[in-house]
Amino acid sequence: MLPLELIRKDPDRVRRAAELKGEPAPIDEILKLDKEWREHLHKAETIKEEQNKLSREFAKTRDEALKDRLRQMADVAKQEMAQAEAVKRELDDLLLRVPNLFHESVPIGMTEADNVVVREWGGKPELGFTARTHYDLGEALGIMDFERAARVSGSRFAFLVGDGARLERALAQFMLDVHTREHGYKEVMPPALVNSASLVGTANLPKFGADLYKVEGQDLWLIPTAEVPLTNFHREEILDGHVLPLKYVAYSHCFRSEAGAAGKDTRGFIRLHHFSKVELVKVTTPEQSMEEFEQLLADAETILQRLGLHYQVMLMCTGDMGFAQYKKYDLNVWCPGLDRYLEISSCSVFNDFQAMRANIRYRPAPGAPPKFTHTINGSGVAMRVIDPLLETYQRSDGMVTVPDVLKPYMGGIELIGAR
RNA sequence: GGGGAGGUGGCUGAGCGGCCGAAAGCACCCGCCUGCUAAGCGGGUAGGGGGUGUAAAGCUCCCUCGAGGGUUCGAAUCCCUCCCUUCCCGCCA
Repeated sequence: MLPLELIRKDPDRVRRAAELKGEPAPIDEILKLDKEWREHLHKAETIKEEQNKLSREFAKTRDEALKDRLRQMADVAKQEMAQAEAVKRELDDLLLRVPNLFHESVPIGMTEADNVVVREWGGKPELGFTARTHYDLGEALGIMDFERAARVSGSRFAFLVGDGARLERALAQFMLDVHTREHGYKEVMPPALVNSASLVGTANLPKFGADLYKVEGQDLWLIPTAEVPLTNFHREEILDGHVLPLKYVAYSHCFRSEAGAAGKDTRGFIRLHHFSKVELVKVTTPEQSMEEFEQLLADAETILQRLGLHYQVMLMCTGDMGFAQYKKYDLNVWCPGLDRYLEISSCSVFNDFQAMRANIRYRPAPGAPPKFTHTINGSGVAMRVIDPLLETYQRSDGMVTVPDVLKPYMGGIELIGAR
């Protein structure tokens, strides 16, 4: 969330940023409630001060008349405080609904048409035959099963079977190895269920609860991404400045209701209710965050490069970047069969927006007052990289070559579909 | 799930209803002393919020001893509910 102080001082800046993001921001209401809150608080505190003084006096004098007066003061103070708290609760809830500002390098725009391709790697592969989609290939090879998944679970679910399942395991292993051994991330196996405070911390709540699966009757939710448990790993902590930046990587399953996506991407291994990915999260100082963000993006790109997949780096415009992000890149990988780019990773920097919500702080130097950290995350990468992978490495006979970097993880298999 | 013990500052750990935002130790910071290192001496260091201040500093007040309620003029301390940790038993991959 944004500091209340900033909204007080420069409401127009916040309002403008929200508008450019296409997000409503209840600024006027916040300013009004802020004033009300402080009035009640001030009144309560003034009475409290007097009451505390007189109460100390009473301890000495035991004057019964004073006791009556004190009782009345306590009542009034309690009332004022209760009102202040009620207003503050309303205020806090509104504050959680104000979108983040954005970095000056973010292009202004409302739709994805205003996003900017900042670079490309590789080129579209020349297959020399008509490319098939990953779901055609996957079903024909018996490594993807959507029909049975629909029966067992419903639409937007998939089975990976045989070498398909093996491929997912190989990819996870490969990515984790690269990030832990070469990029310095610490591997984490996080819980897949988290409480609502954690979801507020990463800004999934209170606004986006409809996108999440909730456990009935309990304060537990299925994670939509490992970003949630990883970022909240240090919630309510004050870290030593010298441990920053902290870098975590987790392979996890992710669950999304896809409430707003009716009819979109219903075919294939694309927009599932349950999928998995490798997630990168960094906790940094404000000074480090933009550089660490670019590095995290590069770390994700490494994976795609080693897999030999053509991709572009897309800088998201204000209207397409989301509520909480300060700056965001998507990595879009070319899928010859689908004949389009598919988002395989999304990397974002949040400034202190999440850290304020999750109350993640650090002490810049011994004895110095704590400051909010910055947080960064990105997929490194999503397991649906399987789609461009199958489509890129397919052969005219319908079999799929295993990319070199995955061979050590595939138990000697070089060709999916052979025999 | 049943029973016991416990949650206090960056950490360890004391705490009588008012003299407690809190002893002591560790750690850290500043200074002094000592020809290195170590030791010694003195001082300092919780978080959040309001007001004042152009701002930093400062001053001042309020709140916070797991969370939320209650009793009381006054609660870390007494009562209730919840959460978490830990031990024993049960169940379990």
